[in-house]
Amino acid sequence: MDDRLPELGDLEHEVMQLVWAHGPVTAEVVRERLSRRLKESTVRTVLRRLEEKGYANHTVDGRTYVYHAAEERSRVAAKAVQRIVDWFCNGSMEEVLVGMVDNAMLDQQQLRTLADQVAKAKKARGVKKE
Amino acid sequence: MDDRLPELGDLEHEVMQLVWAHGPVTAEVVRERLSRRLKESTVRTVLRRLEEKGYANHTVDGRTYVYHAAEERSRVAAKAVQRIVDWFCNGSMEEVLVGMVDNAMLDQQQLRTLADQVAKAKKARGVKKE
DNA sequence: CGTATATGCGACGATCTGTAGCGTTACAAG
DNA sequence: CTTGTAACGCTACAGATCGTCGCATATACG
Repeated sequence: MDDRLPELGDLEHEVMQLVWAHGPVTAEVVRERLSRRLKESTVRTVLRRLEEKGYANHTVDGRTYVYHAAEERSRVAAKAVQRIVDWFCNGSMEEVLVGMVDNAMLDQQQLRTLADQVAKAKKARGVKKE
Repeated sequence: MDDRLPELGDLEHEVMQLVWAHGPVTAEVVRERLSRRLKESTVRTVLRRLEEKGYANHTVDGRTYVYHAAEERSRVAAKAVQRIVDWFCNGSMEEVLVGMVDNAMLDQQQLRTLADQVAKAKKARGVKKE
């Protein structure tokens, strides 16, 4: 439950965004949607590495590989944030949030609103889970 | 005001932690406090790179370089988090926080408490700043 | 069974990082 | 002024990543 996902390069990141955005996808689909025009083999290599790194899974449909995100985007982001917090602030999420407010990335009003939304979201999903 | 700080390697990170923890420091001091026993030149190289990357500054005292953190730890952490949020969730801090709650890294109670502490912290420092 | 197509594997160059040797410079003592 | 020494920066080098492919291979399908 504590698997540290390796970091992603720019291209890897762009590909993952596509996987998250457009449900399960094939290498071909990813290739078409990419900003840069790359060779098929390049896209497949990236997809494979993404799978090795634990960001994606694949199922086989006929002779075609269909890639799925292994974890929700928000979950991955949360883990990344957790990592930052541990690394820099010894796990003190508070210190980080203070830094954000300090940096004008966030204000208390916003924070409070977030707390409410989160509470609501949790309740909404708490029904069918846990 | 929007300078993206490059990422840090493990050693670089450990050194920065020392710089943040023990005020301005010299290469020698850093060397002594490091977990691993490294050569002076190694430490100096790391310090120099840290400066190139914008994490530290140095002043000269006699013939000795004294390194200072260029930015507060919490500020750097905040920027790192911001980066994550932009990268993965298109800037939606909310989505990330939801992910954290989902991942049991944080609960609404904690979030609310944080909002209060942050508000208090801001007020406290708002007096002498801005 | 042969052709087309989707895959994996191996590779190459560029960059980043950890780690250090070495030449250089400035200052104090002889 | 010459020289030993401390503190520096520069250059290097090996290992790990990442972006990018070319190419050998496997496998439906006609």
